[in-house]
Amino acid sequence: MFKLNRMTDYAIVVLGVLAHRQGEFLATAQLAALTGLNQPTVAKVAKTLVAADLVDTQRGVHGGYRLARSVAMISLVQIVEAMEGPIAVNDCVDGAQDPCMVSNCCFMSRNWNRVNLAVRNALDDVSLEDFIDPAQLFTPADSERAENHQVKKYQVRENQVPSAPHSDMSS
Amino acid sequence: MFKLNRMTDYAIVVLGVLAHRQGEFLATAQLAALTGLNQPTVAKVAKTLVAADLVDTQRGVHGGYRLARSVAMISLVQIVEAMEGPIAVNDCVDGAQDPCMVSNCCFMSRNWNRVNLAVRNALDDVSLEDFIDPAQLFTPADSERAENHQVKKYQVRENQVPSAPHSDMSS
DNA sequence: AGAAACAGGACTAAATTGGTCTTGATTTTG
DNA sequence: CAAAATCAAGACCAATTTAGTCCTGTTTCT
Repeated sequence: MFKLNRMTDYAIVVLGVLAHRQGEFLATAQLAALTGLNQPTVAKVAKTLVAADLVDTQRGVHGGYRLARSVAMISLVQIVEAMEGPIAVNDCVDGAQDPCMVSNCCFMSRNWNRVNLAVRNALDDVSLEDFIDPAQLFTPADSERAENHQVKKYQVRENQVPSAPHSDMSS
Repeated sequence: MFKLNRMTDYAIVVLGVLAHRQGEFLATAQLAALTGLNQPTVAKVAKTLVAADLVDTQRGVHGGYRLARSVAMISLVQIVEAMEGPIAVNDCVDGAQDPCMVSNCCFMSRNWNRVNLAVRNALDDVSLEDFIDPAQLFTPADSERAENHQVKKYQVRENQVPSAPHSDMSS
């Protein structure tokens, strides 16, 4: 255990696709097709990423989402904190959402902060760049081909919802 | 987020008390009194700690639990893995309980393993010794006094169960 | 034999997370 | 300007996970 949420995985997948089309605005429907995720789920993830300033958004007919900055400038800790809130291994740590108020917590909190910082640094050490497969970086000219052949490439895990419209994505 | 389970907190509290009485077997009822936790909860935690060889147990009338080794030899990662299973930030990591089988996961898994190892090392860097307040280390002679005055010292958080028999522990 | 304690696991309730949907705002296009 | 496409915000329900309790059996001591 000590596992990241599924939504965080989704976020990385979505950001990965956006990275491959850097500069373009991709609509949630496109992102859904490219990732194999359901559109409402993509929408939810994308909104969260906007709130954290990791992606830019544009409304209207040709709207969608694109990375707010280069892949090297987006670290894993930013993605995780965008999706799950501040890293806090427990409530005794500085920045915890519902801070611990118990007497001897302050004594322990030095250690918890130490642990927390180390965990945070570990996540900060990895960037989105590390997570995208260089073999899949397309030039804009490749975009159409990519749309036909790279579909579902970044599928993370099966969506067990029986009514899911894409049940053939297990490759 | 990215938080440890409550049970893990409890485990640290229980181990902390055991550390203060190193060598003695303490029954779950005693541990419950000393920690402010409910006895059944202590029992559950203790059983898990036994399974992980962090504590020794003895049945029968004067039975109970005691640390299996010195506080310096018990690291936080051992406690966490005892309570929550192997550290695995996601299913792409070696040792994950339900390993990821998706195509490009293997590409990403190098990075996930790197992150995972760093997190694990962070937890390995802290020992139980770091978590016990030296000011509260009692000699056996102090035990009785401790029992009277140090009750609930290690309470981690309020037990929101309305029927909980100890609702006055918020100091 | 009886009392005190742990062992193992089933079970329920609470909390969290995941996923969908609805209503409204914004932008482009005809 | 009207219509279509898209995102925004948040409510909502279902699924999963976690927490906490309890029961039945075994071990150990007196």
